Amino acid sequence: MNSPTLAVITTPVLLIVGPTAVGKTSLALSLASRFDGEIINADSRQVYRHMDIGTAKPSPHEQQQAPHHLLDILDPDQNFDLAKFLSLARDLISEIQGRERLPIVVGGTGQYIWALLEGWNVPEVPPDAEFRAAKLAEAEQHGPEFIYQQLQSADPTRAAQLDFRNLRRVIRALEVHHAQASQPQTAGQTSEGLAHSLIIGLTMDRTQLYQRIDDRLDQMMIEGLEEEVRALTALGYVPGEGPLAGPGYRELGEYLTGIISLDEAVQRTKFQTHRLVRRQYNWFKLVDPRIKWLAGAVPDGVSDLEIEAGQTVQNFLSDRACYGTISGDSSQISDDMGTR
RNA sequence: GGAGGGGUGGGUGAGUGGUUAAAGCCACCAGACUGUAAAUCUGGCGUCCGGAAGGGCUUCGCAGGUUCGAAUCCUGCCCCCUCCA
Repeated sequence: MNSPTLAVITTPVLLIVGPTAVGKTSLALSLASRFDGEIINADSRQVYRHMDIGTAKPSPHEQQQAPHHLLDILDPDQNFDLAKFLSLARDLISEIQGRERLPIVVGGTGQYIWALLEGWNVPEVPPDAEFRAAKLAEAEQHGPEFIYQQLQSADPTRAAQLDFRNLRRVIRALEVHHAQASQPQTAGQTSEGLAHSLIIGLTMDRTQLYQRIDDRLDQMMIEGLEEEVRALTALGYVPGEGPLAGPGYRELGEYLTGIISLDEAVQRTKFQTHRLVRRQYNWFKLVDPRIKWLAGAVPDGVSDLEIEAGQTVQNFLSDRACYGTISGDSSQISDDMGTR
């Protein structure tokens, strides 16, 4: 199936993280072409078709510069979540490594990134729409405390981790408990994470970033964001629901139904995107030693990047990639190799 | 020139004698997060001291006044808006 001398013992994965609009896409493209990489999207909204402008999805032209994955895989009324991301991304990483190419995970969805990296073991309880609707109705009747109390008696450990007002989380915890009453939901990290990875974080002065966001939205409007939302509506998707609850889609939807003016919609979208940035920095902390932060705009077409004093991406990759030099236990990886 | 309306914290906007450092919303800052995560939720947000409880100081156009007490009442001044000339 595979020759032992070609077995990949350790292969690196590159991750590019950071807030929206810092320039992750263009850095990813440079690195992909420099290091023979394939890009895996880790953005919860770019997975959707018909949502191109508003999600700042890489353009067709950009997508031609390197293989891209997890883009345009679903329609906006289909559900995408952490579990799906993990299973797809994990498979893709293996495949790409199998081709002896470099997987480059790029995205601003912190939960996805860390789950992948740390090997989170999410409870295998799929969403249950009926259950959720029922609990939501209960909460409306009796208030959030009522639901929270149910969780307190069902799974006190989990309850202690949640704010009683965060209905969505409380209901999910109950849902999990409901489905697997025998074993309470507990955080686990038993799956394999990414052992040999380099996380590059892109950051920028906050004020400057907000300015970039505002400018980029103005540009999106010129490029036809309003039309994009209209088209989505025409296809039967509802702004404000599902992935269309994100910045731009929700606000423009309110504009199209006459609730707010266009100017208002644009301004609100800018502000909402600023908020998004703040939340993203909660996942990607500047003090996190795992992330190699690069400040400011990274020039296009870099041939190599200095990650920290004396270390470059090139060094990192050659240090970690040990093709066929060690003959240890590589059974798991060999399986993946077989798929190529 | 005349008749009205109005000036409140970064913005908007409540508040018409004490329980008001002044609601709510926005902006901004910080945080939580293990199957919706660009979502959901929480805290902070005049200023100084304090770990905190709490305390001090300065705020509601400006200047005076009434009152035990004023963003709130009175007087004058400045500015803005609408309408009539």
